Amino acid sequence: MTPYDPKSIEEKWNKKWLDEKVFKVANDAPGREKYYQLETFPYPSAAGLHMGHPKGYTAEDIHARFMRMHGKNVLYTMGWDAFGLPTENYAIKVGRDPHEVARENTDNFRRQVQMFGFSYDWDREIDTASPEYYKWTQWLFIQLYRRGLAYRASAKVNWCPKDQTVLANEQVVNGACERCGTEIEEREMEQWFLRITDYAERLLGDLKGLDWPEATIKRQEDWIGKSEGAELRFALNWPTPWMDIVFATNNRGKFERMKKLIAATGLPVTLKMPADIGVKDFDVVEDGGTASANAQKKARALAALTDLPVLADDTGFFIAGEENLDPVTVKRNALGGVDEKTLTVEEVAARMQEYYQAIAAKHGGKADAEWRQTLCFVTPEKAVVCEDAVRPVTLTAERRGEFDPTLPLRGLYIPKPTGKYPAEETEEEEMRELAPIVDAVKRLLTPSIKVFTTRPDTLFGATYLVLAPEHPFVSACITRGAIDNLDEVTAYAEAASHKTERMRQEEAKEKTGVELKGVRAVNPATGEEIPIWIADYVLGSYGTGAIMAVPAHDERDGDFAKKFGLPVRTVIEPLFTDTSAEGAVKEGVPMVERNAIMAIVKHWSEEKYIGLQWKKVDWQTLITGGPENGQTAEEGAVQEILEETGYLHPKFLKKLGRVHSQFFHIPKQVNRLAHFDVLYFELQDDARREISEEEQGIHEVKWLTPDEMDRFLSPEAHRFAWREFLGGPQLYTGPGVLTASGDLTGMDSGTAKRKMVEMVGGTMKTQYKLRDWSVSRQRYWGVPIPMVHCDACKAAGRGDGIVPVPDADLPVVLPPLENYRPQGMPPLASSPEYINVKCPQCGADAKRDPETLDTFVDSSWYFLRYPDPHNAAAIFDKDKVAHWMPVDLYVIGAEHTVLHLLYSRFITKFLHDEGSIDFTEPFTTLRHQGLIMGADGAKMSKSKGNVVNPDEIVGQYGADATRLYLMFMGPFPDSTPWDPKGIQGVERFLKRLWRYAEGAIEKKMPASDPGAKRALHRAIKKVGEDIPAFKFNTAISALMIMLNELEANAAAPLALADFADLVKIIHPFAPHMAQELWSRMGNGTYLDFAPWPEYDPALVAAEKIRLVLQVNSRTKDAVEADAGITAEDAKALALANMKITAALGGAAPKRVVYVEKKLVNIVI
RNA sequence: GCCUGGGUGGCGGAAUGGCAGACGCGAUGGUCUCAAACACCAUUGAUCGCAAGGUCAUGAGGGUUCGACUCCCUCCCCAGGCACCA
Repeated sequence: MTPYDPKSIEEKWNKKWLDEKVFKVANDAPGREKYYQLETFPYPSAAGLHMGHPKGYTAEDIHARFMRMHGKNVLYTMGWDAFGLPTENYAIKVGRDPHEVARENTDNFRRQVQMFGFSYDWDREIDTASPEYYKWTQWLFIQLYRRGLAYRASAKVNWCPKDQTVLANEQVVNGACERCGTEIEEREMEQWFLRITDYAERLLGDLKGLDWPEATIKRQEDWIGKSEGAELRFALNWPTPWMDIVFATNNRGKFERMKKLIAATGLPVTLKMPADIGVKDFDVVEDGGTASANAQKKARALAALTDLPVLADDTGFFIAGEENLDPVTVKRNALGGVDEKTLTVEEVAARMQEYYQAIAAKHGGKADAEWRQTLCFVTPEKAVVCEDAVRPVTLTAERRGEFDPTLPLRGLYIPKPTGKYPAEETEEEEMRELAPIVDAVKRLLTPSIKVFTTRPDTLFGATYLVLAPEHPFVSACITRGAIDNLDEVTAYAEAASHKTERMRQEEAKEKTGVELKGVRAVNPATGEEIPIWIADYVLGSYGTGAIMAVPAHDERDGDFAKKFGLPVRTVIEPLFTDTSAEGAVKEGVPMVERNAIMAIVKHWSEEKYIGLQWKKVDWQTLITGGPENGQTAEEGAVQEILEETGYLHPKFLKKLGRVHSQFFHIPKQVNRLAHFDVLYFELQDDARREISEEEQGIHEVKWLTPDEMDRFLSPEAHRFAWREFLGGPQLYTGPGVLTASGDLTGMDSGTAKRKMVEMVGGTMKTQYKLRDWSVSRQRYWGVPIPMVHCDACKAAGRGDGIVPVPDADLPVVLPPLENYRPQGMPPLASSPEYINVKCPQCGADAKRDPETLDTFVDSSWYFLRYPDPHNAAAIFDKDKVAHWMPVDLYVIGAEHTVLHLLYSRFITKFLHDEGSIDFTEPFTTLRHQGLIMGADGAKMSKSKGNVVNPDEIVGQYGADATRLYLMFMGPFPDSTPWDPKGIQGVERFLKRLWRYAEGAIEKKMPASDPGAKRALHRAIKKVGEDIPAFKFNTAISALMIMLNELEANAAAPLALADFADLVKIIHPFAPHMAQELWSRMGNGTYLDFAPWPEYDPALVAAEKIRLVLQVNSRTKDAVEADAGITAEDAKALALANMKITAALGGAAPKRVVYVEKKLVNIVI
């Protein structure tokens, strides 16, 4: 046989595998179970393959080949995530078309990947930058748009000044661009967003049950960042209410009624009609819109013409099965174009009746309706202060009767709650009708601040409010100049607006803020007036942008209060729960509540205090005990001091706070919930009486300095009490028992949360940190956004003028562009041929959206394409995807714990909801690969010069050796440095294996030596267990151990039949060599479809064992023994052993421990 | 600050309650060779000892156990993540 020549062997088999399409996988393979392995498709950079790529790929290839040998039909593929910034930037640098550059990069990657011999089905190769693929990315985007999950919004976005594009939150790392490291800026821009937040709860909930690394699940949970809490309203004490409000109606009658009503409330407000402020025409009500939307439009239109706040109202109703109709539309429809003024009231009523009957008839005479009144306010700042106060009024059965087509309608309006035409209503009825509007006016005049809190139970301790500097109320204050320290507030808000979130975070150590002087809020629980501050430690983008500050029970609020001298009010007495092994609360044991005392006792002359060291349990405490019935806490404490220490003259000085503690009371065997009063005493003198023997046995009295005491006390409750005694009120953020909280005092904080919210009329609310996904990119090399902006449609009121490109016109092909460099505007915008298009909806001149999609959109669905990669008619065939999905195994770098995985899960859930797929999670099992560091232990980078080039390594050692070393370096999920010498170890192994194979194939032994066969079978077992567990390093070690043992008897190699098994278990790791040997053994088949060998349990379990003999756990000897040896015999064997008897030195064994098949330990 | 992982020879690492350091790299000595490379053999945690044998060793300290790298407590250090999210 020839010497081992990896180059020729590898080239030969790589070619055969490709040419013969050995790994082409059929969608349907009778008798073979499907197994879908997803490979992280690479971003083909100009730098070529990084060693990290083949590390993950080798692991999956080993696994894929292993699964095939276990009879699975394995879908295992490769593709290219070819769109993206680096390629574009590189193309700019070298002055070429990104299309060309990308193709070359992809070709180079393909060549490099193929030299490793990965067993992909190359017929399923995909490329996200090919129109065949991105047609469906565009299609997907349009589906999201149609479901309202893709929308345009103006938002503060992360702008990378170097790349001239927007980045998703997830792509900003430490305030810098993930790709190029440039510090990002914040810009206000109109962007496309995907509404991933709609899926927050499901994205969180479905994480349970996935076979994913814990840490990754945790990171996704943190990213979604759910917190459950409440929204509470703090009314403002506002000394300068608005005096004038414009009522957005031209109906004089309606106006007069409203004016009367408002006057009746006594509020200091004057209602004006638009005409009063010189506005004649503002009515923008259109056909078809909902009453709510129309009311808002009207109000906004009017607000644009005035500085006064605007009150809008409208009424409307809904008829089951019909579009939402506003009264204007209904009346217009009913009158059929006839001018109302030419008709009598009766005639109008008759037409309405007729129209109504028609609707009822259409629904089988059962038209059901719901009446709504809608209102909104628009302030001078154009912000909607009180929006869309829709009051649905479900009609009563009696009222429904009025819809009986046989009954005449009594008014022009479709029935209102009173069922009367306004003119017929009594004042009282009308009052009731307009009550929601009057309420809202009141609210406008006494504005309030809404806060989000997870601790509503601490409301009594809220001593001030803090608003984010960008809170709308702050700008309202500034605009109206309604506060006393206008300049100061303006300066602070101004300064904050120029800081990025990044800068704010860097300054996080020191809290800053300014009080809004002249305004105060009312704590809804205490009724107390509290100050309002603005500070940038409160984020405008989370919750309501405002918080109630509870400095006693929140660290940040505590810091802030300390710095600005704000009041701190303790409202939670801490409850500590013992979590130690013995002390933890036990399930199924009753909880006994008890009042107790804790006494701090000072020495009569020194600065020392009494601590108790318990003797039977590992406790160090203060003096504690339970007062007996009828005793006051003070009396009880005096008694405990006497009993436990013998001191006769403690002088009570003061009562400190209370602490609570729950734990398992070991002596009493019950769960104890103890409520401690903490009392402080000083001893008058050293007079002391002998303490009982019983007490002496329980604990010992220790005199400790304050420092010693702090270290001494073990239970948290005691330590807390001590620290509070020494340092005053301590910040406590945990659960506890309410104090100084009115009626809720004494309640546990958990229960109090709900009660408090109920009490002050707040609402329970869940918040998420997750934000919508910004997907617009102002760059060239990406998927064009398949949308058209049509001014004609917009002017005609057909939505916002955004029209999706019809499916038939997809893909919108990315045009070659002479100059595709970013110039502050998206490159595509500079191409008239591309940008100018006829509107697909109305045919007018329109413009294409000039932006491209974030490449994470491309990769968020690629795993759905492999099952049906060439489908030109649909994104995929449902049956094929149903067959292959979900992915059974996905190996991915640990850096992809949030972005790609979260987006893919979102898209999967969306397609599930669309009915395209029937699963909700794409990746069942996920494994992470560790990084390959440079030889210097640092991350590989060109600048450090520690990059290892796969071409060179494979060229020098061969693909098999490279694969083997990549897997042998260390545990697969760990990051390990590349050791240039290390690969020589596995190279030697392969050469030795080759030589051994030579002997085995040439000698053709009739039977294998039992020892050799045992070595083989041990390896079969270990490798078979380690591959599915991703423990490739130990699997390879097992193969080496096997070879070491086989070589000891190289003269008598394994018989061919056994050697074949050896070749099979080597095959997943070094497929080229294994296949070559297999072929040289005379096989014409491919090893991939040979069944994995089974190990013989009898062979693996040796008949002889090594029994370790110990004296006092020190090994003295190790002897061979029968595997089936009994405990008795083993012990006897040990006691008879010479080395043991010598070590015993005549001492009598106290105890002999036998561990089955392992050891005998003699204790003396 | 908080949350995850980790900390074992000169190096990568193995062992998840039972002989610590498997396997590999490196190193030292040897065989082969004119020589080198390759290959092969032997040794290789530290320490005391001629040896037999002993002692110390898995970040530090303590605990549980006949027995701890492994379980528990306290602390230190490293890596990664999160970071005013109310």
